[in-house]
Amino acid sequence: MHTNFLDTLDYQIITELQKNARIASSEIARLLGANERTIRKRIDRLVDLGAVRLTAVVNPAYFNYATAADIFIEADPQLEEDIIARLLAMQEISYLALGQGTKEISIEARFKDNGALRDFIRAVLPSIPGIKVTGYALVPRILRNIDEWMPKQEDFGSFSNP
Amino acid sequence: MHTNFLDTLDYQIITELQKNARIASSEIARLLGANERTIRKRIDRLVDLGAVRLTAVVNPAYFNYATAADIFIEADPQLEEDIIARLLAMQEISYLALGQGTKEISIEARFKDNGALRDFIRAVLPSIPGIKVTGYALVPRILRNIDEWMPKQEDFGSFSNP
DNA sequence: GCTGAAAATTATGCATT
DNA sequence: AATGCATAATTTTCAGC
Repeated sequence: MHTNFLDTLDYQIITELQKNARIASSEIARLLGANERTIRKRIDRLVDLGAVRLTAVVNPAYFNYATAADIFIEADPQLEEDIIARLLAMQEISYLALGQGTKEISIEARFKDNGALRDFIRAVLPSIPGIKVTGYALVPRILRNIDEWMPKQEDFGSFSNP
Repeated sequence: MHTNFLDTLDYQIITELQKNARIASSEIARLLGANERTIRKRIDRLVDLGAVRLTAVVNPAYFNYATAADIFIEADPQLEEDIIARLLAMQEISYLALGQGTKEISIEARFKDNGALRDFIRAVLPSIPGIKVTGYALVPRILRNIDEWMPKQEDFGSFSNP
């Protein structure tokens, strides 16, 4: 649990960086009416604290990955480590999360066409020992992505704005 | 379908930007043995083409969002638009994807504690007319995130490296 | 599409409040 | 923790290859 000493300014900075991570600190300063040095120090702090990561998010559609599947898996606890390692080695898998007991695994995988996707669910996954696919959904249209997520404003300590 | 004219250099640039989106173009140039101007033009092109987005990804754990749930929903087709709008308005929802017929909806939602999570699944979601939760998994540990995904090397046209 | 050189802008280190 | 200032580095502009 962190003592949260971030404030509205940090929130606004993150909002700008979310739009464009390479925006000049001085431009953020201009936009927010703050000092350039302050902005730069805040950005460094946000990154050092691990509050945000400044990164490049690849657009799968541009590379002709036209479809995706969200899949629930049940893993044999005895083979669990091996299963996770094998899944993490797969380039198709864009997201992998473990459930409470780690028996449940939730993944997202990306494919160029429905053929590849179906093959993955019907052949590739079942070929891994100890795996059971308990449910899945083909999700060709993603409306909100994880990298767009923001905490609530109130998660940033104090506020000058109403 | 794009004619893919990106090459290894673009792949390497994306790899660097993924580690740090604010790295100086001249430093990438140094690392990759290329010209600074070339790097900057490539970055601009990658962004203009929509191949990558340079952004700030917030770390939910830092803001005390300790747990998440991946949820499958079935939506009444007649109320579909309203349902999607209501879901997209929720700050908790970090990911929302539609299935083939859009009847299936797949979401991820984030919470500060399991109580809030359970309340969301047991009370908040069911209170929306036309929604049925068909499956869910609590996923406190995310091992790979969508923003870390990369296409295969061969998705970048030509290659100078073996 | 890549690179060079000068001008403009931005980032950094140090010091002050 | 925020800012001013001097210096270093980077980005931009305009050009030629």
